[in-house]
Amino acid sequence: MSIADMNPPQRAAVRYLDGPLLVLAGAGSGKTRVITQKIAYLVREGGMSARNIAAITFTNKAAREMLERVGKLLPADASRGLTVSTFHSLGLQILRQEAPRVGYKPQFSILDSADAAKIISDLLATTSKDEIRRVQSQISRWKNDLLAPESALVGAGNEFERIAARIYLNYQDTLLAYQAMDFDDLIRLPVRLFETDREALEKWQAKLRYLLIDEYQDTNTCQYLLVKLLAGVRGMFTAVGDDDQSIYAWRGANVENLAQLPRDYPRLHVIKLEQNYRSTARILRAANSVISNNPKLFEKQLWSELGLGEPLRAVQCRDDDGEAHMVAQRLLAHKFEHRTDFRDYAVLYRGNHQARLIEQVFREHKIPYAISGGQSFYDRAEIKDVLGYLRLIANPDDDPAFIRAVTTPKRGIGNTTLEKLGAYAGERHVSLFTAAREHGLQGRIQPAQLEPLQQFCDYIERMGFRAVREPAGPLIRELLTAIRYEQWLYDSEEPRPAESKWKNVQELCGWLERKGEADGKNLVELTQTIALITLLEGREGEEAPDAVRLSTLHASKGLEYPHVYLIGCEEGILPHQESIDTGMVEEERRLMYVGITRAQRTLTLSHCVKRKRAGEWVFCEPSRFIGEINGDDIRFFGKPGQPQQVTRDEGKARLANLREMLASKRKPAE
DNA sequence: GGAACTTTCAATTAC
DNA sequence: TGAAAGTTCC
Repeated sequence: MSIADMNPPQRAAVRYLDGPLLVLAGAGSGKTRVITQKIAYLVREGGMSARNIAAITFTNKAAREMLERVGKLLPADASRGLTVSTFHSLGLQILRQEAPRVGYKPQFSILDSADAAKIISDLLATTSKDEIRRVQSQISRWKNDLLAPESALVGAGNEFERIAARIYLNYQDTLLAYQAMDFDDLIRLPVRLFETDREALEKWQAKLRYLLIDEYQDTNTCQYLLVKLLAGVRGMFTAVGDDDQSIYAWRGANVENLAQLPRDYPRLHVIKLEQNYRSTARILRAANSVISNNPKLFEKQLWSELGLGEPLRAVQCRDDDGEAHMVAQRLLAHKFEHRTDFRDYAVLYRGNHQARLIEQVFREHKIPYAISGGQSFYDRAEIKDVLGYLRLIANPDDDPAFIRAVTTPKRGIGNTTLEKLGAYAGERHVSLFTAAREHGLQGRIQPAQLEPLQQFCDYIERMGFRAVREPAGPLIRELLTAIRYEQWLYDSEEPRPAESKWKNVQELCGWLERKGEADGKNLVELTQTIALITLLEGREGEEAPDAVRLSTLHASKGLEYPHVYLIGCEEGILPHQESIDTGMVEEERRLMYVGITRAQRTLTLSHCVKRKRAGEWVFCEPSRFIGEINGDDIRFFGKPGQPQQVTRDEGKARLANLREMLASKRKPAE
């Protein structure tokens, strides 16, 4: 695929270098192609060095895919130094060099949302998950609007905001004491730096001379400002977006940023991409008819030349278990009939928990699957254990990491000792690690606890010294041996979970080792990077295994699959109850739109009559979005009078039947 | 101090 | 239904 093979607007978007450019790109209209081609064009025709170009995406997955595609267009030496990353990784890249200018040391830690929630819950002195979440998202909103704690306190309009603002103040102090940043800081701090430090701004403007921003409709105020600051008055950038696919308002994303762009850059050139290369006309029509229920920001009409295609299917299932079996059964039948690969299928859903039943049923029937999105890998205790050590080695002031590492594996230091240490550290205004090394501690902690504590600190300190000098891989393996982690796993667990946990740890080690070698990064840098990654990627260039993709709707954005099952199309799930209650149905509709437009050839929507929720049966209504699809383009299964409703037992029986047929390679008797 | 037991409560979405 | 927090016991 070269520029000559592109359609006229795509080509125009690639070649336009006269100033700021906005590309309004409908779903499947080849926007990734435009970005990758444009990078190659900038280098080949624009006389620009790859190290002066930055492409910004929203997920690591998208970044990786983009880098791979650029690699096919440009020789390795021409693409060297190219920045392709998420906003957060770009912020990290900037802060690694500029940390001292914003009050941090270069080895700062990055806290994930769970760590941040823990700090907030300690400050709030509450256990209510809901309360913690509300405060956490309020703080995040303030940060994204670049509001300092003091200003938040002054501007607080009600009791909740006053409480949240006070927590915000303490929270920031705590982060600074830990020398830790949260995700929002990774973008907020560079913006604050660039707003106040002319020299730093000019340095980075000189480095990043051309910016390409993907999924522009999902930028929040802070990200918008970062782009604006880096682009400067020259405004050399290409922003690509689709207002109909804006699904991150809850994270502060502001579709208005799309509308704001022409105001900020009067010279802005706008190009629309309206030809869809992905889906059949029926799928596209369904998507258009759903989204037409939303008000429009920009007028555009998507069309496709890929033929009418099959009607969509809406399947009613007896319950969530039946739904999982229905998907498995239909998928296997379809695969058998059409001789497709497992990788041609995706199951999409609103919430991560919905994947659980699908996983269970797929495992039962030996359907290979791969889950993308979600944070399950990092939620695992064994991964957090190891990362705790790595974070502490990189940054001894990281108290949460200290607590995790010093108590795992158990070394005779428990809550009582930690409380004493914490009290002492509080009096002295130092981190737990520093406190543990001070002589003043001797009278307050028993020698039996003091001794292992100091041994632990000595060890961490020695490793910290080596972490910036030696390759990461061998160092981590040495660490695991030293703390006898494998043995500890087997001592405290049944053999089976212990084995799988150790396997996960090995996987993490392997990833760190490969990444360290490939990018020449030391342990400190790797530890910072890993906080931003949701799933371990396989080896570079290695082919992905043939598996059905399981993904949330959010994580599926930008991806496409020949055959898609969109499960849980019910009121309360899609649209989500919270969104219905808070008048955010339009965003849910866009989410539905994103889901529909992932499909290339067939799309199956399912909903249940009832489902189990926290152990209780709940009755469900089909989603209003199913009703918004043209009747001509959709077939219903399992509605009263039609015999297609799949129950658990029927589903199981059909599956058994199918497996038999597959095994014996007979043709299905339907 | 730490393992083993009992009770409680909760499930948007993600860098 | 299942994980996380609280409680008891050695």
